[in-house]
Amino acid sequence: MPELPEVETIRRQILPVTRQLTIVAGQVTRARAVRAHRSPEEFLALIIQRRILDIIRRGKVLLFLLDNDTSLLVRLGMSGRLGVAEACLPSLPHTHVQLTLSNGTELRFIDPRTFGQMAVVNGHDPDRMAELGHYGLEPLSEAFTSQALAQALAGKKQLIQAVLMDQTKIAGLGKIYADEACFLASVSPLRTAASLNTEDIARLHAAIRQVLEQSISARGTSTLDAAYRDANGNKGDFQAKLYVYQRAQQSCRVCGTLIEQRPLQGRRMHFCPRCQR
DNA sequence: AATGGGGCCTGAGAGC
DNA sequence: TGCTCTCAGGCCCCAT
Repeated sequence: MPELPEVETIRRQILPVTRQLTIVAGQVTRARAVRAHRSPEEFLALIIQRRILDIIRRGKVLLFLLDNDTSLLVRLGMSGRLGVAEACLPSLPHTHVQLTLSNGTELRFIDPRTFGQMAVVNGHDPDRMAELGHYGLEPLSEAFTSQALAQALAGKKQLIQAVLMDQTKIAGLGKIYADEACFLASVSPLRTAASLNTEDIARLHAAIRQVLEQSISARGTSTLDAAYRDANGNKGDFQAKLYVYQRAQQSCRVCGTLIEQRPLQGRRMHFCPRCQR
């Protein structure tokens, strides 16, 4: 599942091969991929002849900044992929959007489960966009301090993992990194956000930064299902370094205790009952 | 206001 | 072998 590290990996790979290029043509072969718009034609009309100035990321969302103060917003959802390929190369199954760039290559959006989408939005500043303005702390920014995290968690009666995955509190964490951050911080996911003390939060803050940065270095995590691939079609390497996510009934890499899983909002959380308190 | 749950989707893997 | 069922989960919407 593309979470912050996977999206950031794709951003870094796509940026150098699209920057300053103009979208000269486009094709939408599945209207759902651009469902925020009335029609694929409307979507395409908004981006054709627009030049890509830069690509930024907010949480799990990519924004291609266009030269008329609009942005092409890309959510990868669960199974979305982006790639840039020579136009002569065949497209992969589930390629829903293909945008021809001024150097003859194509930016391709592939998404089997169709939870992802592309949309054109106004402006370049995510904090001032209707679509992203409600997003919470950006974990790799300077604004993400231990104090800011404490404020985001204060008084919340939900389990800590649920709050960590709430994009309006912290933007970019999903199941994988919420599980892993709690492990690294030695915090049990059975606790409520409000129950964490200042030291717990300080460890959690450091853990979130650490796991995200290490995963970006490994070009993200490719899990068994919905297999994430980077923009070059390669798997990430971070799955080999996971401590708890999808490791139920396997031995904790630190203490050997069996990793447990429990339901959380229709999903599952994974944790070491001994290392995490 | 905050919280919980359902629905959208498809492919992989399990089970028969 | 081939079918059916279950599970995975980001995000949006609705009900409480």
